[in-house]
Amino acid sequence: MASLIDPTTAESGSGTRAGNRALSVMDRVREAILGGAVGAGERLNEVQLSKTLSVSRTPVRAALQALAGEGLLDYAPNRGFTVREFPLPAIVDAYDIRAALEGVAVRFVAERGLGPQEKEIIERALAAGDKLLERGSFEAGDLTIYRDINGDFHDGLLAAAQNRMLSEMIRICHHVPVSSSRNIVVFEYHDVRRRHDDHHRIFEAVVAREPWRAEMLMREHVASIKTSLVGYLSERRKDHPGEASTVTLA
Amino acid sequence: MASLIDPTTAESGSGTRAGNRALSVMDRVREAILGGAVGAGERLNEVQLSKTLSVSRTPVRAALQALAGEGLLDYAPNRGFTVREFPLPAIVDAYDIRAALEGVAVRFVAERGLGPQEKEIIERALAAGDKLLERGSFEAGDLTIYRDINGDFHDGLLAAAQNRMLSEMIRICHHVPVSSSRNIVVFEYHDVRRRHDDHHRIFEAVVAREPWRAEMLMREHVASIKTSLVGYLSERRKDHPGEASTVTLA
DNA sequence: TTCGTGTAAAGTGTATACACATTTATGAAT
DNA sequence: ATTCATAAATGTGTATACACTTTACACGAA
Repeated sequence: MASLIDPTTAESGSGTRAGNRALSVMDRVREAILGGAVGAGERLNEVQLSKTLSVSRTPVRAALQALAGEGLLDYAPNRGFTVREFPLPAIVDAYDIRAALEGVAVRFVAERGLGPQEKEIIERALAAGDKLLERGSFEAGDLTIYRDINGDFHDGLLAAAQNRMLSEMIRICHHVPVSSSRNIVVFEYHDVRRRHDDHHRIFEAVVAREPWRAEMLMREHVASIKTSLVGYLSERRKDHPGEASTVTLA
Repeated sequence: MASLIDPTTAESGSGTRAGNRALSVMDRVREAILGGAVGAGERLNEVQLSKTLSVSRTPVRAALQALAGEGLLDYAPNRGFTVREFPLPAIVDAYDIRAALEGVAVRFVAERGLGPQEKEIIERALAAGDKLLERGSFEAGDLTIYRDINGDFHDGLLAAAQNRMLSEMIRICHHVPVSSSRNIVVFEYHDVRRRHDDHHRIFEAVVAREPWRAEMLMREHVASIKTSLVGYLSERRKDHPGEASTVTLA
């Protein structure tokens, strides 16, 4: 792991989160893990980390414990923290779990109804997607833009569910290290079009107060990512047999 | 909160978990929270806790942070830890969430198949239930026995799913403070009979490798607890309007 | 009385020293 | 050479001191 993050970025006096070095350490270490800088199974040395980040062991330990709570690290007494391993099957399963959870979330929203400003946020995301897609094809960077729109839609719905447990569990699903390095989906325009259409239908079902239809649509919507993923992976494996599986996200 | 736990039980030298006071502190505090000894929203004072438990603040902080990771505590920078509030709607929702998660778990098992000794554990739980129920009625304590059998069945299936994320999320659902104090279900013999019958069907679906049927049955099985719960609560509210809602578990 | 300000008290955040466990290295006996 | 015991070194666990933030309280002005 060596440098984790170059200490020059440390800006000694002012951590990113004021008044709490532990939290900023947490962000940096998480970043390092999700970015693949530390590698699964690797052990995190407290003194080394504290030297690298120019803080004492205390906030480092706090950060590591918090990250263990997020499920990113494992802890063993008298042996410290290690980066949790996420074998490919577990990563794939995480999509099924997220599908189930987001399904429950939209069901809740459809059951309880959507507040006016919650509704507006989601409608804005839908409109933004409509606008982006109306051109009929994608240019460079459009996919990244849609990624944000997609996030807004899902986050908006999740916020509307007003359930902390659900939010946190789904957040954990999102934090699964999607393979070793950072990578953007390879979705065609067609795929995004379909996914955006899903969004519209889900929203309609919610507004129409059809809880189970909304849940079913959302489940299928999220689970389909898994399908694309395994398809992409098995294809890629044929082409480049030995290559480490670099993976998509959505 | 006053005493949390009487310090006489502290047995200074040997914590319950050897070599790690933080873990034993964690257990005690969790126990205190789940047992209702500390009350929702209440703030946990680190120095007071450390004095009560005869340890320094360091392991106390570690324990609190870990419990925050479990979702039992809230943390605010420079303001410490408070017992998380679980309003009744959140408790009820937790059953829906657990239903969805356990549904996914059995689907996984049904998809992947059940190992021989996993199968035996579950069959043993089923047989134990059969034996307990064959008498045709319940005596005192039988319900508690069935509670364990029920736990074995669900735990066995969950273990067979071999998915850590699922296990931890379901564990969190179980750790929701079921109202303020500890309490046992008021299930009739008839209800337990039905629930045990559900178990048999779920097991059959798993063995027959029918993933979606298994999932559906499990979802309904767990969600029905919620239904009983709200029914029980609304009835009890009629009888004893002012009373604090003491709640069931399963 | 009410509001605002300043100061004291209480409580959390961090650094550091040391105790203890684990791991690795060393060396002697087989 | 291999194996086991033992000791050094590496690393985590805990206690404690102090810095900083928040909170509570008292005092004075409007």
